[in-house]
Amino acid sequence: MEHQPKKKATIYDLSVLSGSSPSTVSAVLNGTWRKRRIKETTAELIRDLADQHQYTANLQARGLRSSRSGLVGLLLPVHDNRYFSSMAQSFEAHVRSRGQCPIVVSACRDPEEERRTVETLISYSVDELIVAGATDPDGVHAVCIGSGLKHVNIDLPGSKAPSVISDNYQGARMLTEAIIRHFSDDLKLGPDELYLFGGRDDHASRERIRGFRAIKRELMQGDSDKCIEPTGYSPNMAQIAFERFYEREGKLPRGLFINSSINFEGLLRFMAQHPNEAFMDIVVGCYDYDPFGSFLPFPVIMIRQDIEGMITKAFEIMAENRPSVQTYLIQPELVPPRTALKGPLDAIKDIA
Amino acid sequence: MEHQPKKKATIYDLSVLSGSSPSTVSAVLNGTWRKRRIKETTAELIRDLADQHQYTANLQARGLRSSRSGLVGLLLPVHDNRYFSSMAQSFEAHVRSRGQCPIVVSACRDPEEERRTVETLISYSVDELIVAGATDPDGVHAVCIGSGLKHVNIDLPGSKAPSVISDNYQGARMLTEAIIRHFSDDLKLGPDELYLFGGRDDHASRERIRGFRAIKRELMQGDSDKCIEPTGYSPNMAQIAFERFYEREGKLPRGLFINSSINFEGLLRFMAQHPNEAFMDIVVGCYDYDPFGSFLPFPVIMIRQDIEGMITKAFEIMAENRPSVQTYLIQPELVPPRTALKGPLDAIKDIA
DNA sequence: CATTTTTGCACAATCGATGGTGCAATGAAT
DNA sequence: ATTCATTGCACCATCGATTGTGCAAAAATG
Repeated sequence: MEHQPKKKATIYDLSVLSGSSPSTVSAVLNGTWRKRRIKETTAELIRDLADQHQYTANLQARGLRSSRSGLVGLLLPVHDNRYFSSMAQSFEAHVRSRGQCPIVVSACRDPEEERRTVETLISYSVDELIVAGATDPDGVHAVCIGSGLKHVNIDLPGSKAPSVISDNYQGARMLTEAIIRHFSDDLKLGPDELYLFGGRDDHASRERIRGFRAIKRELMQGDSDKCIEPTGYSPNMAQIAFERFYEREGKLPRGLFINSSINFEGLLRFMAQHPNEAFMDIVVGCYDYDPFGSFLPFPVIMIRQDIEGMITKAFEIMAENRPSVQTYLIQPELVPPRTALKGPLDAIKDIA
Repeated sequence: MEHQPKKKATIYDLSVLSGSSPSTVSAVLNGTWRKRRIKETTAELIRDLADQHQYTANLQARGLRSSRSGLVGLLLPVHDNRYFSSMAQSFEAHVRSRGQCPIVVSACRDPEEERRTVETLISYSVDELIVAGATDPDGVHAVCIGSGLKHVNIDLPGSKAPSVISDNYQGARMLTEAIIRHFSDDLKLGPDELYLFGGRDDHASRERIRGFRAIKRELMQGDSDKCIEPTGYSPNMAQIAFERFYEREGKLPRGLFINSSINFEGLLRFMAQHPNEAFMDIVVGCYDYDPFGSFLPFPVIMIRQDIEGMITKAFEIMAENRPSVQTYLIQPELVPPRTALKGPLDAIKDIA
């Protein structure tokens, strides 16, 4: 399988071949040659040799010397849901358009793993980092400043670095209101028929809960802690919560605010265990959009966070030289049931 | 925001602090110190200093010297669907468990981008590479051997490197048969009511089409090219295909074999444009599993490829020193409608 | 023609870690 | 006491690129 594991050409090889010094070769190939007053013809010669020999710079060496790498990192909690995978997709497009190399890693919502992973990225002299949905953004921050790595939080805010997040309060208000209004007057939802499931004790969950409760108070004069069931971000815990509720009450609440599409998968698991009748009259509001989720057999209203907007803003902030530590809110969007939105994949040309 | 951008400690710093030589420090910190007969007490001293000063090795320097990086790459076509995001998730778990650092990048199904991206990875001395669903696996291969990078194709096979793929033929047979059998005898599906949509001219599509046709011939004595509509891997093209069909025939075929969940999103877009009646009697078989897709208002049978199995096999192959260039088939699994399978996220502990 | 300026490039240090080699000090064996 | 083996470590070249500096040759200036 390995044919010619011939070593890659280096500037030294080209230096010999061209008869000029390594530094000249280097300058020519990295674009600084005009500044160094290299003759056009010399440059041309070297460039020719370079692509004759398929020269590509050793980026580790370059990075070592210049302590920059051309890498831009995105730290995700997990890959496997449409919210974060869309984020990865948008992120890649952004980074590539700036001529850098995107690298995406996940840290499984584990604070320890988050820090370790960032340490590793730093060891590769990653130039910039977007920290998405970190469980411990400030812990990550501490690691970052230790080495002066520019970074911005996204999705979940930290208190020490600039953050770009959805307006979760507003989003939750919109979503909750939409759920309530989705019921016609004769089937009007009662305050204790509207529950929030999922999430945990993070900023996003808290804000969403706050929004949920605010609207509930405003529109239905009812609100109580028992209508809130945090389950963490796992399908399994959410499923258990639904099962418990069902056992207790003999049915699901008619109005369901689900705090993330991951938790929504818990509802799927519940559904798999129960006949359709168990949830034919429910209306679900889900924070985070999933195209397939939007077309389930009952009305599913979703919130789509403006991922593009957040990423764009994050890069703007990183471009500033002394970004202020503040949290920028990006407005999310309400998605009515049965809606197939375009996503980052649509930007990709497909050669059929 | 930047507090103490104090330089990171190096082995030289520790060398001064400890009074031993850089090489000793290096040996102690990278584990080769026993081999070098460093005294236990010296080692201890250095280790203490190291974590007092939060030393972490500069991996670019290490990589430069040793021409290995500890990085393992996964090249994806796209991030944004559950098949590939699950793959990323499994991949990360695998690589981490081996103490290396996973990095995931996508190349948008663009052969040129694929090669460029791999070039970049190589410049960082990535140790191993999994090439998933590449449009031009052999092109990538050419780049890889140029530098002796171990790599394995996954999902789509190449002719020059070992490949691990789903048994798409069998999978398509199972899926097609399941679609047909899902109709009761009185509503039996006719040969021209069963269509395949999506995919393009790649190995997976061809095999699936072959399986589809084989079963169609076997079970319904019918088969024709007009029942195959390749649309490329884009939601948009698929939608157009569905619309066209609908305009032409006044309805969708009752039996739909959809070649990828990405194409399935095209059906969602179609659905958004049409009342539910337009597809209340259809049965969809989709190659690739999406948990939400499984619960749509009509029966959706799915194929789940054994991602874990493929990744595991791929790493096994890469561990061999002279892997033979062959294609390994991994059996996929048929998923009945309304099924919520566990996925890689379930492996993640969630602190509620 | 002498001097200054500009052009074109080579030299060498450097980034941080690795690993082969060599050598002094210690302990064991004769 | 001498010889030999072992222990414990320092030295130094090296990986491939970047970059500040210096200097000869060519061109411009007077």
